[in-house]
Amino acid sequence: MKERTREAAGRPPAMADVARVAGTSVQTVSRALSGHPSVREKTRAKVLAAVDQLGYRKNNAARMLRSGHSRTIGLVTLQTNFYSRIAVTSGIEDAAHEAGYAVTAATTKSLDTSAIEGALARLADHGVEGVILAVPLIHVSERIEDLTRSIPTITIDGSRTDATEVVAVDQAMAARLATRHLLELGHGTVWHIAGPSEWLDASSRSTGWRLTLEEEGRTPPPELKGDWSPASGYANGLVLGRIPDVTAVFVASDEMAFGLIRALHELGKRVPEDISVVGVDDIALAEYCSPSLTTVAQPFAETGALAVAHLLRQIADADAAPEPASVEPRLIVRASTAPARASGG
Amino acid sequence: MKERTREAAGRPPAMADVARVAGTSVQTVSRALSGHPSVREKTRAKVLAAVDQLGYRKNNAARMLRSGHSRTIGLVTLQTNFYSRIAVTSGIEDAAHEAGYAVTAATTKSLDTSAIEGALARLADHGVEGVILAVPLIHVSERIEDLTRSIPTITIDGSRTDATEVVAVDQAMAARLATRHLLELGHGTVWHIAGPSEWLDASSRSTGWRLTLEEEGRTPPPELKGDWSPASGYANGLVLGRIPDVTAVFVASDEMAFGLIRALHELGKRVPEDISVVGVDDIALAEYCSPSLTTVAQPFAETGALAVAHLLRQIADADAAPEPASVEPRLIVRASTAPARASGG
DNA sequence: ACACAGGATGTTATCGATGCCAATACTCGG
DNA sequence: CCGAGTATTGGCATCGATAACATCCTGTGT
Repeated sequence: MKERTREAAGRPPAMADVARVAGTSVQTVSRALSGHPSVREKTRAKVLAAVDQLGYRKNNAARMLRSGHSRTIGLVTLQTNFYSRIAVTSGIEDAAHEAGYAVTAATTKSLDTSAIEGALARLADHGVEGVILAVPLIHVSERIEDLTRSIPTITIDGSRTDATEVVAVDQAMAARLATRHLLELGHGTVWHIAGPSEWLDASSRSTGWRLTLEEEGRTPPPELKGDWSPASGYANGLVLGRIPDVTAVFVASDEMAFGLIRALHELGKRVPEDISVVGVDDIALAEYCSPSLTTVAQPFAETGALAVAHLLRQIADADAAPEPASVEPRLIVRASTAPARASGG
Repeated sequence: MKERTREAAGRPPAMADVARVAGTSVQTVSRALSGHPSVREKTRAKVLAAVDQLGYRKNNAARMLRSGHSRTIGLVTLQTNFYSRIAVTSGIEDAAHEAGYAVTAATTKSLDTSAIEGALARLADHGVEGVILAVPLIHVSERIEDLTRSIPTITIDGSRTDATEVVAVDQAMAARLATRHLLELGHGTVWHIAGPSEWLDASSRSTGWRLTLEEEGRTPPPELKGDWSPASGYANGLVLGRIPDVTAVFVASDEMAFGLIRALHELGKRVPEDISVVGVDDIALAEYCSPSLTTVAQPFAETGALAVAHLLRQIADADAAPEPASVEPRLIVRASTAPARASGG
């Protein structure tokens, strides 16, 4: 029925085959294909013709074995469907591809040290030249230190080891933008539903929120905590909605924000008339669910691209000093925030 | 400041180093590590001890060069943030990892034949043993045929080439569940906002919808078309909301459904009182946006796992006959659908 | 005690590309 | 027209693991 006939010869052509057809040595073929300067134009043409004729493609395994360069980077992510974690990967793959690198993914189900060690080890086994860690490192084990020391590593929104460079969105700024926006609308204070404290971005937002309030001379109310899921936003909303003087909430993610809004709704509170809500991420639905959500957009694609750029720089020059980099978030005002009503008015 | 000291020796230990420490030959080490039966327990222990002591890890490039097995599979996806495309990858990575395989991702920005060829070629270059194509193949070029013939390939929700096995969610069934649900609620007919017709799952849903209506003796109304994005759902909603007798809409994705609902809202139509809406996917927010969305849940994780299982079977036995497989979707009734009001009542 | 089956281990060649060094072909100045 | 000097090119060893084949042990039956 179906025949998996590989090549006529039984196996794909090797460089030697190309050399034979082109009438040169393998060495010349190698040089011609890797753009070495001292190959005569005419020779290069002959080689390319042979390559074309045979449908030759370089064997990456052989190249890698010999040269140590796999042209592959690894990506460690937590296996969730939370929007933000997914959005960066797209930017990463894009930038990597642009630079001629492939991306091998290793997802972990938990944030256990051992799970992350496992993911790193798997990537190392597959010969990646560098790794992008898009998970928060709760606890940096010795083994992780070892692995990140032996392979160039970039952490996104994470804590750093002494061998790890960090690329991050300025989450404190995100929190500041959101909190200030609400204060400027005249709200007396701003409540906060944070993400899990193991996540550095969650705790940065939390700190940013707290500091902004303090700068403005307000006492931060107690912080609530979610797990990024809409359900956890909802659960927190059932609590928050019962506290009389809550008029403004900054939520650490859009998905939680919509969960919150639904809970408030069920408790008879209107958004934004009674309570204003700001999220973070600017997911695709932020504009289209009701009410459309005021949120802080994160430049996910740029973050990914920046991480790749830094990683490649570090792969190219292992001694390059780590330079923390960050990108700026942006407030997008929509319909979930409104001026505070004059109290008692 | 930071020293990228690799190993003390200057380079990672090789199998020969292990053999030296264990006092055996490399071959025995190889056998011990790949679970070959005829290795004495005592010898295996010595080898494992040496491995442990040296922190040895197999060099995948070398193994691959010699044996042709990279223990890596490739995944081609379209670079979008549309929920469904993302959700399967998580199932794929999980199942692959379970089986000891790594996943290398190649995203394409467009569905051009050449873009897909490029993605496949990149994966082939990196020595993947098989490929999962999670993009619709609009036009199967000769080159794609070649590539899929030389590498085991599974297509998810896509059209098949003569060398490609297909794993799919039964999209016709999804459409049937949604449409029938609406008809059972007493709606005279059901409108449909479809996804891009290049996507096989979109057109399967469209056909399923049309057939169900015809089976029930209704004439299908004209079909509207979106591009999976919330914005396109919104745009279609602005049209649909102006047609007087529309009371039920089946939308090909949740994100478009929420766009539709927002447009209807703005036109003064209430969901579900005036118009019932059913989506597809069951995204995390489906339950938490207002109104919570009646939708057809797709078993994304299983789909991914199934694709991997089939692919590995095919890798193991290249002559195994392709067996199309499909998994069943499930209707989840929430608050966006309601019984039709007695017309004129 | 001897030969033999079969398990356990060692040897050698090999996968395909590339770094290093040697060898050849070509250029130009004198 | 020749030699120095450079532009091209080729030969060989090599990366690390494994397949195939060879060898060396055990234990066992008669």
